[in-house]
Amino acid sequence: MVTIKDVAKLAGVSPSTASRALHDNKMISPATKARVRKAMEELNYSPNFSAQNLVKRQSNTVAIVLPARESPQQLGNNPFFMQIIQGITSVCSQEGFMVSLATGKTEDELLASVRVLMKSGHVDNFIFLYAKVEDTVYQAVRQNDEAMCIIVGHDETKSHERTLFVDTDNVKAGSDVTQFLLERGYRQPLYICTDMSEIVQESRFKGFQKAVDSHHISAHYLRLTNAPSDSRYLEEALKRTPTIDAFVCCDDLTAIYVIRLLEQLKIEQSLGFISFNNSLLAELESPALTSVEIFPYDLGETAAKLLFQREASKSITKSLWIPHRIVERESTYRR
Amino acid sequence: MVTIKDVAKLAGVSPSTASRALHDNKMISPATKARVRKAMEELNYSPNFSAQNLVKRQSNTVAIVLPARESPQQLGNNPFFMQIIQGITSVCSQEGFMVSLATGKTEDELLASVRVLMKSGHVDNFIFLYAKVEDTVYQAVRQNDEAMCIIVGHDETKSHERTLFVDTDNVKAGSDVTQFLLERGYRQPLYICTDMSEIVQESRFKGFQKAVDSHHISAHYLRLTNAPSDSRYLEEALKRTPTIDAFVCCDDLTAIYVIRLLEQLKIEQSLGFISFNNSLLAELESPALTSVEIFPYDLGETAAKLLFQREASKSITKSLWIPHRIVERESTYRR
DNA sequence: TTGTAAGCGTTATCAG
DNA sequence: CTGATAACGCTTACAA
Repeated sequence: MVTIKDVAKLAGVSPSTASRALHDNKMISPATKARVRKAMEELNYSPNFSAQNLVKRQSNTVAIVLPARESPQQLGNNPFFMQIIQGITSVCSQEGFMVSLATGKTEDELLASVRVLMKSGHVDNFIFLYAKVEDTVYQAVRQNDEAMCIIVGHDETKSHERTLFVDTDNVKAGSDVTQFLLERGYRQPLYICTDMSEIVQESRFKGFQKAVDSHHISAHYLRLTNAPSDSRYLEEALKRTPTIDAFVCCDDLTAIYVIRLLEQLKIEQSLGFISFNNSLLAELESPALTSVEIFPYDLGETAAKLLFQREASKSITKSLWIPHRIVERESTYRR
Repeated sequence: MVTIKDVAKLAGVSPSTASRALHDNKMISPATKARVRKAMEELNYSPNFSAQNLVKRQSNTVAIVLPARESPQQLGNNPFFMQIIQGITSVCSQEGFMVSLATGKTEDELLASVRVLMKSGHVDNFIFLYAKVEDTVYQAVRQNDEAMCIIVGHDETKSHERTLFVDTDNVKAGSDVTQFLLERGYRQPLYICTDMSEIVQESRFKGFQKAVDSHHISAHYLRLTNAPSDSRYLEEALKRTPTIDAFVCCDDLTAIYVIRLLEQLKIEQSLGFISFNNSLLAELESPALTSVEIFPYDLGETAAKLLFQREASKSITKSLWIPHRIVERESTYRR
């Protein structure tokens, strides 16, 4: 192991000078700096992470908090998480930060995992990959007033000086897709959700309402619970409002589910489908689904950048929206 | 921040004794140990990770190396990775290890990311989530003879004292699914792959061959490249061997692709499908696909355990197989 | 069984 | 601009 002392010796300076060269300190002559830098090259030196962290009393580590495996969020969106993580990792490794992970089967396990990180690791940067009201994990982290939290998602109830949000503008997305359908000639869309208590689904519905309102169309929604009765509810909804000719589904998975239900019900008429997340599922379904790309990689990158940017400029951006884009496919080719 | 000195003071002992109590050192009386432990509780003490790592000259960190985003592996199997990662994280956090991540768009970027970890972080445990021959990243890690490498996958060319493998027994899986088809009454299966240079696909084909051989049936395979010509090749293959009544596809994604091609070709006869990975895709396709569950979470857990177990028992397991299971669905309900 | 003291690699303070 | 020195929190000979 080559230390800063070795570098100093080779360059003929003291360790403190070597350290200054390492950190581009202004109080150092260009000449010696160059000399030290060359020595570092030659010895292939790199500073010891633990030693730095010890003396600076910080961890240079950010923990990514994944939703508990048991939570409903986990289900469809897996690839999604992977991409967010990659976005985060990419900017963190540029900044010389380590990325750590916290997971758990239950919320309790997750909490334990986070506690370990907070204690022994002095991790004081957290990026939550979910937003949940009354989240004990978030509350535990927030006990530490120093900790910086970025939440990928949105939640009005979590206001704190050192908590920021990055998210898709789901209200706008909901409005955009509805607008899109109406422009394509569809007349009466129906919003399909699985759980309105999820902020994402609720926001998308709000957007749906807004768009539909502005066209003086009434806003209907149907909640599907993955129970056998779903089929009947869907049938009834279609009977009740026979003008329904398109669906706005809260995510790709749900859209596919509706398509299967319609197959079961032998409803053959061509209805429009639009959904969210633009996962592989959407592309592969037949008919391929028009879906909203939400750029999870960007979401991750931006979340991580927020962590560092905070130092640079004191801009107090509490919430950042990542733009989305509708990817048009067969399911909205009006026949 | 509460340090070991605070604990020592409260317990009325020296820091070294406190340290001994922390580590269950045998050279300490039960009485004092208890006293120290109580002090730790009271102060809610937890050791400083950086300080420990500094003095012990190790990192207590394992890095998960994801495949480069550009590589073909990334494509279908996303959810899969997430689950492996969760398995790894779960055992690592139990062991007090930190989990770090290395990613990159290209292999070069990934290499850079890994280099950073190796240098400043002294990470000396790596879990690769892919196996690739002539992998510059693996080679870079192997420069360090101390580093422990676990590879989730299989690769004969990477023999090293401190490199171990965890994988599904893909040859057996290939054989099992083929056997399964034949038992269901299918007569002539065709193996579909996308790239035989991928070890996974090749192994599965080997198993396919084995099973088919033992029934005195000839082994055919077809390679699809996601090009427009695929459709023609498939048609020709079916013409050439009109007895083909089932497909063994190298993964769920490929199976779905074949189904779409057949739809295009207007081939309506009911053919059998079996594929691998049992991703959400398999469950949602219509007809739902019979697929091989490979238990990615277990794969991850086992990979991580191998890292620690090595200390405990000196068993020189170079390769570990995680059992798989066929999940039967509509696509193999012989009509 | 316990305490003392040195040192892990780095940085910050202060004196030159 | 540069160098000595003292920390950071912890472990581990070595002494008692």
